[in-house]
Amino acid sequence: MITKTHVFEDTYFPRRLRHREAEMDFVTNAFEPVVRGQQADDILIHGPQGVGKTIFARYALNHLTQRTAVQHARIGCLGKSTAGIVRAVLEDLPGPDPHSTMPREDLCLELQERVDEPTIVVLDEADDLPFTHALDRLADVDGLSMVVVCHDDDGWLSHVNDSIRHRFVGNIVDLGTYGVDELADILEERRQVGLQPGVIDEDQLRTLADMTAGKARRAIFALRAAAELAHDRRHRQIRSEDIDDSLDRADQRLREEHLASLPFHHHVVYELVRRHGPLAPSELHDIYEKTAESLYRSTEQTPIGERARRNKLSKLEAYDLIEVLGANRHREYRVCDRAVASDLEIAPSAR
DNA sequence: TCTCCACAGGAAACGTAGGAAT
DNA sequence: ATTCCTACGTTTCCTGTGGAGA
Repeated sequence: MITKTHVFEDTYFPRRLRHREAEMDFVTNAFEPVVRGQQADDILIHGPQGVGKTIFARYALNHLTQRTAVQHARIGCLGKSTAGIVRAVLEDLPGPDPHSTMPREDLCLELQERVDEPTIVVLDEADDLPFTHALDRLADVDGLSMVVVCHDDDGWLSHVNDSIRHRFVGNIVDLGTYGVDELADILEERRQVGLQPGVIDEDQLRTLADMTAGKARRAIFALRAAAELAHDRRHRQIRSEDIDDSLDRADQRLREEHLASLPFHHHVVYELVRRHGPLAPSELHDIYEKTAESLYRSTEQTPIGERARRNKLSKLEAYDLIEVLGANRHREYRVCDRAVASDLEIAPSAR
């Protein structure tokens, strides 16, 4: 039923970016100075999860590089320190990569030397960027323009200093959720490229678009899931029950991808919450300490302390893998989907 | 109203891995 | 081979918040 799996993956780059024409025109204008050999305006792109911010930024950059040769870098900022971000930019620009222990100051000087023409740096997943010094360091580089991609523009701007905020005033692109018709249109394109003809009709695509509340990524994952379910159930076409069940499978796949991208300690904490939750913080720490020895036996890692575990929990919550119920002393951690399990080997933990 | 307690999260100190310099 | 230096993850210490109970 599915003829091209990659069409439904995050890495797929569609030939046309639909229903973002006004936003793309705005960004094209902001990039216009580069065509004349000048520094482009900085841009802040924001919108909820799964509305296509990353692909929009990629598309905008691609559109520009087709018109004119421009030095550019595109980096994911999630979890990176100031030095890590500056290093990633250097690695993406032409020239030799910096060595892994190059001091932060040297990295910044190297970047200032390397940027000798208008350069655009896309900073994806930049929500935590204001908590590093990377923005100031990048702003110090003449000719370097920043394209920041984040979820919440107000929150982001409230955490940066005045001079950085000033650079983005009037250059904010709001990527909202799609309307049902718009999203159905996007799904139709994926259907044409990735599915056998005739397995899903227009009304069903609209239903999927409606179910996923305008979130393109979720809708595309759901379309794939519906096709997989229909195939598993030996249906010749996608039926309404396949559509009904597609969202759970799509969400499960999204969460599995998030979990797989995290390191070992996160998996341990997640698995404890999954196996024993809902858990109060003190219960979680209790189980962790009682079972740490067996949990870590098969690895070279060593158990971590409470404070570090809290950081792992925050990350798991940000990745929509666990949720926090209640507040203060009534807090409880619970996994969002019990069916999403770590694929790392983590020993069973007796309570 | 006051004190105690549970909890989150910021800041600085610390330990370690790994590359560069000698 | 050894020493030095740096980044990065973790630990330690601390503050702020808010509910429970006297």
